[in-house]
Amino acid sequence: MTLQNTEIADRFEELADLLEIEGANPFRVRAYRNAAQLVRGQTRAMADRIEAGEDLTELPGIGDDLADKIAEMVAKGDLELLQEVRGRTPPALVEIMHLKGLGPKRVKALHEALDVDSLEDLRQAAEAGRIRELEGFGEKTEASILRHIEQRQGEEKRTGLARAEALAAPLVEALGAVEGVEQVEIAGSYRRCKETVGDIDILVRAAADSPVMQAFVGFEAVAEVVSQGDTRSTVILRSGLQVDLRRVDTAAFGAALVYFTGSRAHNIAIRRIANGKGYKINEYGVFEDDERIAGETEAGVYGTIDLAWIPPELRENRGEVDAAREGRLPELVTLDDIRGDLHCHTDATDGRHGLAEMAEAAAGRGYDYLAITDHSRRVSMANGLDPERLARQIDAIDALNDELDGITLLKGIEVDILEDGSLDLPDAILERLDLRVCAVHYGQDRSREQQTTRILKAMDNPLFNILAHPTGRLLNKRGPYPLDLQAVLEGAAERGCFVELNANPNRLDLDDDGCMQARELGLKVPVSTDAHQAGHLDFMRFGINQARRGWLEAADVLNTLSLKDLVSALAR
DNA sequence: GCCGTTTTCGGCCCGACTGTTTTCAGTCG
Repeated sequence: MTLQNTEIADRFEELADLLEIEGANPFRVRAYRNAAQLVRGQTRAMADRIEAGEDLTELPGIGDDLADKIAEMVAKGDLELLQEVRGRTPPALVEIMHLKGLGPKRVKALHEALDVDSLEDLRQAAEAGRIRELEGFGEKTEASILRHIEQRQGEEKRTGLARAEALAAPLVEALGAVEGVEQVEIAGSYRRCKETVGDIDILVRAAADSPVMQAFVGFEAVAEVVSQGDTRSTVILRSGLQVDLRRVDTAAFGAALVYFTGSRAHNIAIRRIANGKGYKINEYGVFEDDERIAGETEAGVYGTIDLAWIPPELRENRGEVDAAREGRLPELVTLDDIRGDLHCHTDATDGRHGLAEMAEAAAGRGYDYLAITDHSRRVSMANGLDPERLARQIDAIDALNDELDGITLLKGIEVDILEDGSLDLPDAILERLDLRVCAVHYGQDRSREQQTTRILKAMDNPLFNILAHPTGRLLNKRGPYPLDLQAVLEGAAERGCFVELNANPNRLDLDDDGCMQARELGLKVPVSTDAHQAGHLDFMRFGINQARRGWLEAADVLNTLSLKDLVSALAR
């Protein structure tokens, strides 16, 4: 049993968390965290690299020890050190440490002084008022712990699309290779490209005598078989993700794909139309009386009720059915429409690669331009740029542009919007840039009014071009800060500035609703990766997924413009 | 635990904020 990259990364992360609670050398902890991040970001499986005889220590941050540990996980599917650490430090403490306001030191104190080994222990200790008695804790901390436990329990556990993709890909590949399988498609919210998915629904087109079900439940990443039948099985992967597999005949494949892609609201809407025409739609086809009149393809199913085929990203019953009937479905933006990226970092701040490497990576993706937007000084932890360092970077970009062919680096900054709505760097240096991406990183706990006012005030500065990750949310980690997004979008439209769709799969901020709001205002949306290393430029596709869910066409996306048109669009 | 060559040890991003204190530890980003 070998582990996938995601699973290797998960184990390194858990190890880092547990060691941190134990008070291990913080740099050792960081080494494990770095390794987790690195492995998670690799497109090729560690197992493949090892099989090919590659030297893993050539990866940055991987030395002999970590290479051995990766090899151990690939070979044995397990990591002895992690088992050892779990034996002496309860794994549930990791969950506790992820509560806001609790870090390794406090978790250790809670564990040692109050025997807290689980969230439930913690809740009881807080309710009994025992936490406030501890040194370094007080009433406010105790109340905040209780509040965060409750918030957490209300949350539905969903998996980010990027992670779901990484977990599903090997399964899809394996199923495709099974005898008798003609086609494999992932349906459900995954196919609709929702930012997170609850589970994964896979459809295979195969004859009844295909051994696909046995292959599915026997897949190496399966931890538990929940149910197994001839046409449907459900398993839980080791990662905790639930996967349903359905086997469908060719004649019903399109109907099943529509049915299992959903959304539920979309399906109800199209079934209602079918009823009006005297038809019945189910997962086996479109039926007139008992005769199947469509079912093999999706287009055929939609066609029977006089609808154009609807892209899965739109199937949310948000107007797509009417649009399909009236022939005014949007021509959704695609990755090929993108001409450049307007937000990325370099090793001058918290990125991994230098200007030249980023330029090369962008050129390799066929882009015409890439904006370099490192952090400003306020973000000290990322080694943000002060005016002097930014001036040096400006000169370096000018020099590099003279050498580059086919790609232009734009001089930019991700400048912090300070608490009072001013920008973190003086206008004199900001004026020398091609564009300014402006962001809130600190002071996210302001009221809705304060936060909205702060951002609108920042936009009053004519040097303000693009608001980065507008709500600050981190999927599954942190909700959006309170903000009147409609007012911010209107403010941007009035002033000639823009609001970003951050394509990082943990952000995807704007969300799909925000994109729709922007589109109604005629406000072009920049889709930007916020890349912190060259490979992150590939996050673009997650941003495009989200933009498509928000009904955006190429003309609605700022970075589909040519360099010349982009420059005029940015001018205020 | 990784890295580098003024290396085989000693450094590795650090300032703001919160809640706890009454000068600061812990957490966050």
